[in-house]
Amino acid sequence: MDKLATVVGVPRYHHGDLKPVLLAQAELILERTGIQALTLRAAARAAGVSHAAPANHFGDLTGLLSELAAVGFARFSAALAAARDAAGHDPRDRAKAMGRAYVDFARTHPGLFVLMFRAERLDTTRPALRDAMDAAWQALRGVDRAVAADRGASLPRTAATACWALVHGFAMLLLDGRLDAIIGSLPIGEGADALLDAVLATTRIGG
Amino acid sequence: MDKLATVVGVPRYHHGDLKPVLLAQAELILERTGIQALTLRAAARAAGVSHAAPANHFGDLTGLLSELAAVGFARFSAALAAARDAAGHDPRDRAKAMGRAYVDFARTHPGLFVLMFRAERLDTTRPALRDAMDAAWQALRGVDRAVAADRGASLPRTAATACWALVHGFAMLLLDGRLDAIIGSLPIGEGADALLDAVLATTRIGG
DNA sequence: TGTACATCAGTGAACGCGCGTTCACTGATGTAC
DNA sequence: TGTACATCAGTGAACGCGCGTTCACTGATGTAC
Repeated sequence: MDKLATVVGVPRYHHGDLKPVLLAQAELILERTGIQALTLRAAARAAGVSHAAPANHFGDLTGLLSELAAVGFARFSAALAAARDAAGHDPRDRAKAMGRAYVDFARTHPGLFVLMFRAERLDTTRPALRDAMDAAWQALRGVDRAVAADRGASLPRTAATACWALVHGFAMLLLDGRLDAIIGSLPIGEGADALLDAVLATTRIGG
Repeated sequence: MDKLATVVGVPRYHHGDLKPVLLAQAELILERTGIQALTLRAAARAAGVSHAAPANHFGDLTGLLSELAAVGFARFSAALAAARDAAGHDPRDRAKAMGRAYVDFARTHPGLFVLMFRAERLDTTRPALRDAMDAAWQALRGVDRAVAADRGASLPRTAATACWALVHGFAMLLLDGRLDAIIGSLPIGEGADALLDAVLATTRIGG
């Protein structure tokens, strides 16, 4: 009954599934209009619900942003893990695949990526966000191990930090349009992917 | 007379030097409270002037932010050039010195750095900002040449992009507190500087 | 199976806030003659 | 050197806006008996 009503779209006093709907609409606003347009009222409007309703699920705007960032980190971890697992067993291949997945996530979810990494209005004491971030660091540490295995490095932490900084910086510069001129100067048909591959190929870390 | 009045602090109807004062106060607000607190009215308040006065000099908030970013880029270029010139003639030393200066600028001017690199509300068609950014790219291209000279690389553009991404990502992760755990695990007395040096030392680009 | 009742989730009006922007104004400056 | 006048820079009141938050309320749900 309830499910039917929801599916058919009959308006009901109790939405029944509002929290995920609010998160989905918030993500749409974030990606389409930017974080400055993401307010409690805007999310409520998009979900077709009164402006005071979100407070029941998120408390305040920081709560909504934090939960949304948690969703982002969960997807981010999954993307990194999937790329790693699909890359076979060579540590170098795995690290490169994760680097590509890292940048690819930033390109396909720019709003979410910036929300996740600019901690400004996030409450990292929220369990959902804390857990999701822990999982993401766990996934990233896969690079750490990969690099260490590859190099037998005495400084795996340092090498992994270098890898992280490299792909993170590339993603940020790309999102901010700072690499447009360079990408524009590449041979026709080559884009950000080609530049990233070239950057990864030209870079040797740990040796 | 006018100068005296200004120095002594006698309030005058015509401020006479309001634009730089507004920029300086805006920077203070940016670094102390964050970009979301930087409004035309807040800058006017800090400068002790009516809230409508800034419009005479900047038009709107985008204008103020763009002029402030221009100031930031000018200082940024100067810092990079100074580091390069102080580093002697070895291309590797020069590149490393510029990398350190890049991160150092981000650490000492975090608000400005983020304003400069997150284009969000900047109007890059403003001559002041456009010129300042051009000068900064010019300074950064010094790395390009340094790497090319060092490696005789066929892909200087790619190698320079890798350098840029590395230091930019390091700076961003540092500002966002993402490296705190790693820095905390370093030997006592070593901080972000040591980690950056290790990262730069462990990284070979172009080879 | 029914009934009473506590709890939960959403409503809609209201409040105060700081913002950008506009406006008529006014004091100061600089320039033409 | 003086005077008239245009222009510039800052004032302060006012406007509308969207925001977060609060509040009494109400409809729906679930649980105890």
